[in-house]
Amino acid sequence: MNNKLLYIYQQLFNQYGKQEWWPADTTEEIIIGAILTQNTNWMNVTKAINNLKAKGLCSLEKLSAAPDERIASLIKPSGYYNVKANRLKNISLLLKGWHPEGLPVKQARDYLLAIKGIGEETADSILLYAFHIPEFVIDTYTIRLFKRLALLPEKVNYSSAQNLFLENLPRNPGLFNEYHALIVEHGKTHCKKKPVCIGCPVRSICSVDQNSIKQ
DNA sequence: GGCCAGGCGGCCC
DNA sequence: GGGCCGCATGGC
Repeated sequence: MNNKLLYIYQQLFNQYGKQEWWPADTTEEIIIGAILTQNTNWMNVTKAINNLKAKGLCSLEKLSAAPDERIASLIKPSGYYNVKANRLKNISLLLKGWHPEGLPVKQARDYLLAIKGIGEETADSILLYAFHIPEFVIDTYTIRLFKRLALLPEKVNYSSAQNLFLENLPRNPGLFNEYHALIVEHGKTHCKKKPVCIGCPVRSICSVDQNSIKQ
């Protein structure tokens, strides 16, 4: 199994190359982006972040002091802007100056999960990409790909999916960072909702019935 | 025009 | 603990 997960990683890496995630300038921008990208296309998130930057509001300190309506108007392109403005405000108050390095990982993760607006994926994204703590990030792309590879069952929750990776890979933040980023790239280009199997780097080990796919 | 996007909390049972 | 719903924009 260990070899299989590493084989898949190697195939994705060979195809897509180094991803250099997270696409952001600062640690706080990563945290802000992690909220804005919830169920949202990254292109729209970029627009929202650029709006915040243009007004000098792309920091937890500034966001924590800004009115919700002002934040909402700037992040509109990212969708769910009222919900996200409220989440950003709340999170900026609780996370400005927060540093989990040195804390037990579970304690750091539980602290994040107790914050309204931070679920499991967002918590793990923040731990991994903002603070280089090796928590494997599970998202819709990950579930979709590994179900198709028959490495996850039809019914699967976040923690059981995460266990597949935690139990079969060395707990290495650099590997976790790159692996998740490669899964996202693969999900955008080949393993879409409607799969594009021509040119897929893991086609030979996939359970998707190639004959049923119109190319 | 419809589908989809790097989820989450609040319900309900 | 799982299933459903509302939240919303912009690209293709």
